[in-house]
Amino acid sequence: MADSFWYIKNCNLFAQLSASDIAQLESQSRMRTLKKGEPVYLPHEQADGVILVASGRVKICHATPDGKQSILGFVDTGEVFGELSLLGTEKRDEYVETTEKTTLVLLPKQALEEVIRKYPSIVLGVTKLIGARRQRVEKRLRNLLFRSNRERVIHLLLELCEKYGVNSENGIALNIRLSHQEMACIIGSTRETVTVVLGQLQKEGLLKIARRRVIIKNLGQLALEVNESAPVVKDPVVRANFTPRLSGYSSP
Amino acid sequence: MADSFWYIKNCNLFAQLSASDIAQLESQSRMRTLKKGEPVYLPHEQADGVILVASGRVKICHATPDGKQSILGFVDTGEVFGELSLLGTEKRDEYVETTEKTTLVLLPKQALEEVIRKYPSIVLGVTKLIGARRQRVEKRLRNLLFRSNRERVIHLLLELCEKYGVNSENGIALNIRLSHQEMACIIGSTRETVTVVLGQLQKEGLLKIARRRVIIKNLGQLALEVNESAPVVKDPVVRANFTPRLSGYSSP
DNA sequence: ATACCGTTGTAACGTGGATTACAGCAGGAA
DNA sequence: TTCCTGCTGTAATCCACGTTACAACGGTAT
Repeated sequence: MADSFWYIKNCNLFAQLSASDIAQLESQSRMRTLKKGEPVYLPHEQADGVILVASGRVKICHATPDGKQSILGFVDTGEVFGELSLLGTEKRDEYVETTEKTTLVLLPKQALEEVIRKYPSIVLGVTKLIGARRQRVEKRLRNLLFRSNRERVIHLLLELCEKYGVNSENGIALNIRLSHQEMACIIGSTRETVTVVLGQLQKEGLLKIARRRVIIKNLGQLALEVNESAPVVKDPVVRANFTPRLSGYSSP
Repeated sequence: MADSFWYIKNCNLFAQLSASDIAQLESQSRMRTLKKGEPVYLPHEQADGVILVASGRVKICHATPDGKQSILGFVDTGEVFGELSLLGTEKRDEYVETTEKTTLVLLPKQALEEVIRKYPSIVLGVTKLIGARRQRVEKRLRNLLFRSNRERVIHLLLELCEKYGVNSENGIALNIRLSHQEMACIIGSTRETVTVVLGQLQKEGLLKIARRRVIIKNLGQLALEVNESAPVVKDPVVRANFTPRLSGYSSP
């Protein structure tokens, strides 16, 4: 039943742990599976630990007093969130909810501190994680200040490309489904405006949307328009059980 | 000549170092004094080390391609910046300039790594610093998305209050001089709009501006308007060399 | 199939705030 | 002192975008 053992093992933050130490950590963790759209925790609810997304995806949100939701980011399978709780007790004012069926593993702060005592270099991993996310937020801030809505949408697309872009025959497919409303929540705009801008970009042949899936046709042009360099995009990974039948060998 | 010794000693990140270790670090550091408004480094210039503000103040900036400047934050006497360089080589795309006559101590990455090997707990301090700044940026982001210019200005004032506010007889004095242009650069607005909003707030009796100095008269009202809790403000500190003459003793 | 609900597309309208333009002011330099 | 330069205040104009309203579509549940 200890599925969470494997989930922890696959999180690269804990790659260096011995099997028995993982088991030890696992024994103190709790696992939960939530359906799409369920809250993980609410604002002011103190989750004193780090949460690992074993499968699925969650979004980190914040609601303004007048009811507008903003989305600070997504956390995908294999990633963790709530890592700032390791730094001491800070009231968090965001909430988290699943964007699809999701399994979570809650790693209590105290159990992690034990692990860190044994593997101090984990602190460095955590620091890098926090630093990387800080850079992301700073970049987001810069890309929103002074920018028109069209520019904001383009910046968002470029950002999504980095994390979710996959080369395909028609262009770059974004491996995440977002409603216009959600995009608006990320860039601080409205649903209608996002619809219009995406329509324009589509008409200009820069991208194509099919069944809530964005395909970017001309990444260079998009990047050029906001004076960014085009992000590097992953190539599609041939899954092990999908290896070509005719040849036993494939180029690496 | 080793003034930087004292500057390093006074930076609480290094409080735990022995005198000889400080001296060792100091011997590998370089000190520079810049006039007001001088650049510390430019975008894409790789400063591979952490910089300590020994005296004065710098601002972390970013310029959009169309020439608009945004200000990401200030770093004051006794604080450091560039700490993300410890996490590996990332191209930085911001630049830093002094806002007044400022003395800096450059602590090379390699020298710091030496110190960290000896005092591993410094990593925790660095992590906390990075985490705290990440939280600040996230808060900034939330306070700008979906907010009107009036709200943005108010959020800015509250934020400044936390760091620079000092109780005085007339209200809370902000211990930093900012031009309207600079405020606009922080909240992503224009100089004219900031002027108008500050004028309104002043007319409403919420604050007063005298010689580029902001005095907040009604912090509670301001905080209420944006649904924030009022920040805690420092009381004025009686400087050591200003202790009363009549008594040789002063309370700690 | 049918009903339903969340999502998308579009268009008219009003407005907050950027833009542009100037005039008065204060502080530093000569 | 006088000049000069950077900051502040104000007002007119214009437009991007939020708001409001509604229609059509598509996926999911019954």
